[in-house]
Amino acid sequence: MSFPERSTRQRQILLAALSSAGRPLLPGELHEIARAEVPGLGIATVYRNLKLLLDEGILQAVNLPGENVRYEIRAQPHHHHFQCRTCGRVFDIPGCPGSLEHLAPAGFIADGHELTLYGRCPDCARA
Amino acid sequence: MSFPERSTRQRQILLAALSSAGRPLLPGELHEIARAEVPGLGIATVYRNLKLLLDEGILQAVNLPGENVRYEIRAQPHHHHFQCRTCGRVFDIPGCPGSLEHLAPAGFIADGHELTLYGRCPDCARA
DNA sequence: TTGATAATGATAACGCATTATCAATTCTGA
DNA sequence: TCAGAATTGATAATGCGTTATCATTATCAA
Repeated sequence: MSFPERSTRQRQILLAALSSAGRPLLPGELHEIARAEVPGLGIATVYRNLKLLLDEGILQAVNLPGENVRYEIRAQPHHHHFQCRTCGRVFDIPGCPGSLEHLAPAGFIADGHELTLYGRCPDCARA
Repeated sequence: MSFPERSTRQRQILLAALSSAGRPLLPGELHEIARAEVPGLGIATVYRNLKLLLDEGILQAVNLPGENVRYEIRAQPHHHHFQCRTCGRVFDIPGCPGSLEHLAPAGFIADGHELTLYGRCPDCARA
């Protein structure tokens, strides 16, 4: 919740890109998308703002197996993700199958879970 | 399936450690465990044998969200994992909740999933 | 036992994502 | 409009997991 925050063109575009993407983005993906609006935008600025927005609670980190951290607008409280095996992009899955904690073997106390689906996104399913 | 494979003490111990651990191990964990038997064992040897055993299909890689790759003996065809929030260790969960692919939104074609449970392992639940 | 060679250990090197540095630029309140 | 401070861009530096290098050692078929 650091406050001396200025509204720079770069910051606006980064947030807008994350917002309109509607899916978790890698720093590199975000950089590329934002570059379309602000050609000179540097990768360091992407990381700086990502961290800043994360600290403010505006963004949340998304970790998938074997993948680098992605970031998305904090919206739905608990949901899962779908990764396309073809293009590698990650999408939100609205909803949760519910309690999966009962799968824990005896002696284990489960209090949470992460689920990732794999397959083809609409774009890649068509092709 | 490279064959000129010799039975070295190091290789024996590494396989034995993975086998008796009964859970996925990080290269570093494996190194530490194996060191107990072969004090001079180097980390490079751990990585070399991990890759070799993986190529031979004796081991399989285990990727969890935000974690480095772990390795375990290839046994159960499809199962999931439990990570302890306290000690960080990863354990196998026998069984699978079944098809979760139906959660995919319209337009998406899901053909697989990964599931990780979080909580406390028996050791840490006791403490 | 021996010779050919695979394997090892120590460590330098690498790849890659992320962060620090710093001069130049841009905001913003006064 | 202006000064002070935050922000940016370019890039060097960092951290860390993994791999390459190479001299030495161990394995194993003959």
